[in-house]
Amino acid sequence: MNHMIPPVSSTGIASSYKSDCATCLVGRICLPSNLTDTASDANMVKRRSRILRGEHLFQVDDLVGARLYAIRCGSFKTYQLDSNGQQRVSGFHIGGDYLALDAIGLQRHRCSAVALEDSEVCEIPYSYLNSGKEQLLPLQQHFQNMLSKEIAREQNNALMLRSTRAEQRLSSFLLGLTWRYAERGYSPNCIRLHMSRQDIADFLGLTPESVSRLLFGLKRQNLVEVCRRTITLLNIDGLERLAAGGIAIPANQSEEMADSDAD
Amino acid sequence: MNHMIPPVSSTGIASSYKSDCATCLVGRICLPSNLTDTASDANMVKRRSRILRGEHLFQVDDLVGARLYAIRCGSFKTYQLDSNGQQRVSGFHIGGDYLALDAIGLQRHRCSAVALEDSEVCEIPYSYLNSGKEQLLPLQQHFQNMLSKEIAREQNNALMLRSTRAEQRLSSFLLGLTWRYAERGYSPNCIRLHMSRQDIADFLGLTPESVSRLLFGLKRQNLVEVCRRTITLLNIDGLERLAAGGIAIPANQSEEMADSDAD
DNA sequence: CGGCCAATTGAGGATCGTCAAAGTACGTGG
DNA sequence: CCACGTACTTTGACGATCCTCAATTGGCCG
Repeated sequence: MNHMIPPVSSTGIASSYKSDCATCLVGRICLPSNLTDTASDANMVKRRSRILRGEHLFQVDDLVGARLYAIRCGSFKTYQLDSNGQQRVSGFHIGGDYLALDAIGLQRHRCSAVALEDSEVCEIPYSYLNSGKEQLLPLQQHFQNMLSKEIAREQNNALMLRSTRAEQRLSSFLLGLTWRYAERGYSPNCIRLHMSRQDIADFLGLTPESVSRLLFGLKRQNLVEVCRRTITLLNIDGLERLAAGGIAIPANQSEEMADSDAD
Repeated sequence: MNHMIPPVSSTGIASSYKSDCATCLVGRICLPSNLTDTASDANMVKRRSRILRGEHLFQVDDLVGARLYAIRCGSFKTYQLDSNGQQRVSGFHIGGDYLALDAIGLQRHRCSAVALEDSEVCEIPYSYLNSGKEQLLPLQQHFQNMLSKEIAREQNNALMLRSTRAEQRLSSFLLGLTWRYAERGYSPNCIRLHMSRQDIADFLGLTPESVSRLLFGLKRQNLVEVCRRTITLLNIDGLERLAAGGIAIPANQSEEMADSDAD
């Protein structure tokens, strides 16, 4: 199913793993910034895989091999199905993100991961990371930091889901996604969504109809521009106020705006 | 503010750290099960602190020292305040849980932790864990598993919060808390809540009024018994069906129950 | 006993889900 | 190049759920 890219070492260039990571578009988010030549190692990335849009990288309950995945390019969604067959999306993941960090402890995948577009992942041998070699300490340290940051990210997700108003959740979602893309060098106010409205709804705990209406609501407030799956953030401050639970318009303008709510 | 318990080594018994952990009521959840004498080390637990009910263990934005906390007994809530001053509870933590695992990566606490009852925590020097000593490998491995499991737990939280119906969220909350207490040897169907209805509401993304009404609803369905802050689970299967998004009563009984809703 | 805080109960309204239908993009095949 | 089918998205009407505000009850402590 997956189209394996042969290990780079088969090309005969021993150091090409390193240079691969060095030239990687995600900008070394998945590696420590102070990585030295000795710390980097040909065994770090075992192989790369190409996953086509709609293909699964792993399925829920799959046994975790001694490998982790880092997304090189593209994007994934992770999801579970509840007892009614309803999809619950636990996250969207883009280049530089690790996948399956939640599965290390239990050795089984807790969700399924499917590519939202044609993507590439790097396989990282987890057991190798913990082999105890001293030169791997910085990598290991970085990896623990990634684990910790993943906890923080999940907590942010949970925080967002505790918003009572759906508008807050959607604003947080758009801001968070844009921010993560911006961190990787993309435009800080324009994103192309690779997931459907249904996926967004299943992530936010809403219905696709609500997502559609809420997006239109944000558009009507001149906070975003929506063109199919391309979203342009027009007023990031306003969105942040919305996400924080307030209203988008500063207080001194809110009255006149409330009166003239007709287009 | 905190009432420090002097390090056990001050008693002159060198090995008392180990025996402390061995006799700890939480049953070594925070330590690897295959812990050997050599792996255990007098430096593992730096000191213990007693935190009285209502006292803070740390505050949001506090710098993280090179220490982690493991709860020895008692319970905590972690929370943030949003821009409206509204409390958002990110989690409840009981004996055996680590605290501040989310703060390692960023070196700053992302939430405040306050004791819900008189409690004790063990301080674990994080830097020591990563000092690279070979005999610490199992501890380190265990610690990474704890990090991974914490991600999984947060994902479960987020999953619960994606339930559209508040009844599902409350059922999941009760089941999860009971399960965690049962894991530590408490009764599998009776819990004493140390948090207020407001705290529960702030954790579930609801209002205290809704929590109160929903608890009464569960009581009316004979799923739980509620006596102030003591909750007895009468029908765990039914609660699990509710939590999963179905109805509590099996299909063949639901009609007659629906008719006789007058008590 | 009185005051205080937590918890409950009630009434009313806003929000969001449900169901149904129409509109829109995209790929396929003629 | 255009017709067609499919899947996604939007729109509308209606109803259930849950929030808001307010009042009441109940427990705890001085």
